[in-house]
This record gives sequence, C-alpha cells and structure tokens, in this order.
Amino acid sequence: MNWQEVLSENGYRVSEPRRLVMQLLENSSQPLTPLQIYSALLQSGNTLGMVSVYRALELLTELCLVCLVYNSDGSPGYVLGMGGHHHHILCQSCHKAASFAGSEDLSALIEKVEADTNYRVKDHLLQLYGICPACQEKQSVRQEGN
Amino acid sequence: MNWQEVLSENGYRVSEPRRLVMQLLENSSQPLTPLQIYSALLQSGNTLGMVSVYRALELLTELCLVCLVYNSDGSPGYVLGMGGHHHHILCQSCHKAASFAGSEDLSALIEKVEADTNYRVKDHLLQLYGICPACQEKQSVRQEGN
DNA sequence: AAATTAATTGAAAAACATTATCAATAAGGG
DNA sequence: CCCTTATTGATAATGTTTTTCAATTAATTT
Ligand SMILES: [Zn+2]
Ligand SMILES: [Zn+2]
Ligand SMILES: [Zn+2]
Ligand SMILES: [Zn+2]
Repeated sequence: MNWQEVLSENGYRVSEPRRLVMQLLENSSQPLTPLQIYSALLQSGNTLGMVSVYRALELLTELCLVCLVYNSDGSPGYVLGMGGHHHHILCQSCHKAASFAGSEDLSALIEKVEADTNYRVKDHLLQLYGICPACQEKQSVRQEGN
Repeated sequence: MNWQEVLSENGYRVSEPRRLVMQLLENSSQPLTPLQIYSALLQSGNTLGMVSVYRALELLTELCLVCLVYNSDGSPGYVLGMGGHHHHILCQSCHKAASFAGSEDLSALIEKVEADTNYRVKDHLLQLYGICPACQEKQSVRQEGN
C-alpha cells in the first residue's frame, strides 16, 4: 500500500501540497523542518503555502507516512516513515537519517522499569546517533592528511 | 556533587535565575517548557526575565543538570537530570516523568544496525511511555464506575 | 568588610515560528 | 462534466526564541 492509497483509504484527498511534501521527503536523506520543506519546494519552482506544509506534516505524521525525529542537538525534523515498527539512526555530523527494523528486545528493561517505577509501559521512543558511512570516510581522510 | 558545585567547578556562577529554575524543576514531576517555567516562577512571586530561563536551561542542559525530554505527542520539556547514564519514562495521561538507570543492553541491536546501515553508533535516545501509578488508579476507578 | 572585576541579567526590540480565519479552489464521486 | 465538500492559501493574529547592550550582581581580591 503506497502513501496515496493510505490517504484515500482514510478518506483524505491526494492533494498537491501533500504530494509535494511526500515527494520531497522521499528524496531527502536528512530530517527537514517545516520551513526547510517550504523553502525547498518554493526553490524548486513549486507554489504552495507554508500553512499547507504544517497541515500536510500533521496529517502525514498521524498516518505514519512521515516520522518526527530529533537530531542529536534536540532539534526536530521530519523524515519519511517506513511501515511497521522501526526506528531511526541519525548522523551526528551531517544529520543523514537511516531507518532500521524495530527488532530490539526491550522486555527485560521494561520488566525492570515497571517493577521499579510502577508505571505500566505502553510505548517507546528509540533513536540511535552515530556517524554515517560518508562522514566516516571524510573523517579518516582528514586523519590521514594530518 | 550537588548542582551548585557543578556550576562552580565549571566556572559558572550560582545566580538567582539558575537557582530558581533548578528549584522549580526539583519540585516538578513533569517536563516543563521554558514558558511554563517562567510563568510558574512569576506566579510564585519571583522576578526574573524570560531570557534568563532560556539561558539557564541551555547551560543546565549542557552540564546535564537538566534533561530535554519529549512527551508522547512530541512536545518537548525539561526535567531534572540525574547523574550518569539514565533515561525517562513519561505518563501518556498526566505527563508525569520518572527516571530509570540506563542498564539496557543495546549491544545486539547496535551490532545489527551497524552491519545493516554501515553507520558507526555513538549514542542513543531512549524514552519509555506508559501510565503512571496514579493514572492507573484513576483508570481502574472509572472502569468500576461504568 | 569594602573594593574590584567580569559574568550574568533583563528590558526592549527584532527575528522567527505557528495557528486561526475564511473566501477561493480543486479533488474525487456520480 | 458537474457537484459537493475537503482542502488550500492569503492575511492577520498569536506565540516563541534570539539579539543587543547598559545595569546589576556573584565571586574574588584587598
Ligand atoms: Zn554523515
Ligand atoms: Zn522499538
Ligand atoms: Zn499519569
Ligand atoms: Zn541508555
């Protein structure tokens, strides 16, 4: 099921702003803010209102077609969502994002936390931070240069 | 080492706004936004500038005396930081936060992600969401009432 | 305890970001 | 192709964060 179908099946229209936002995120390797999305789309000759970007992101997030992630400095951005349980890893240097399957086993941790805090655990937020292949390359080149 | 010492040892002064922000967070069970902190402090008869709240939070976060966390709706807030590796669990109903030791073992996951994505993992963001004891209580009472 | 000094504050303004309103537009069904 | 209604976008209002800089204050020195 592609994103157009997800929209339709949930009673939403496949409108121009939504299409533009999805297209841009599909081609962006790093999380973008609403303003970055708006600017990029204008720059590439499209015409749409800032407001539509906000509304598109809100809806697409709700439908899990895009995800809200946080850079290592805490600043938020939107990336394309993958279906199913997954998480993201972000490059601390260039902010490039990749996703990985949510195959982690948190059951031991959850059990312990429930016992310690008496909270009942329902969900989790997990992101990894690191260095992407390209930035590793750059770093080792700089190393050699010194 | 208390927070006053952390400030001093790092060459920062123990100023009034910093004291007020720390005091408030020490007594707050849920994440607060800069504005909420500012308002609460004014309300309780103190006098300080909004700007100082922002600056205090920035510094205290840098020194790990407070932590930036995200509610389940994605909205950010600040809570008191604990020393050492730890994470937070937030109530999806009342937003009350608790912390727990970072005793999770992510090594298997990290190995897999590094193999799959070629990123080199350096750090992680982990939060749990759930229902706090008080809200569990409220929910079961409502259940019985029906 | 007073003087010294540099970090820190806060008022005001500027810059930036988000939300509300509502008439005009366009997507999708018939 | 037309109709209906979801959706858009211009504008304005609202809210948040950053900048600036003279005044203040914490901590150190005398
Ligand atoms: Zn990178
Ligand atoms: Zn997961
Ligand atoms: Zn609760
Ligand atoms: Zn951890």
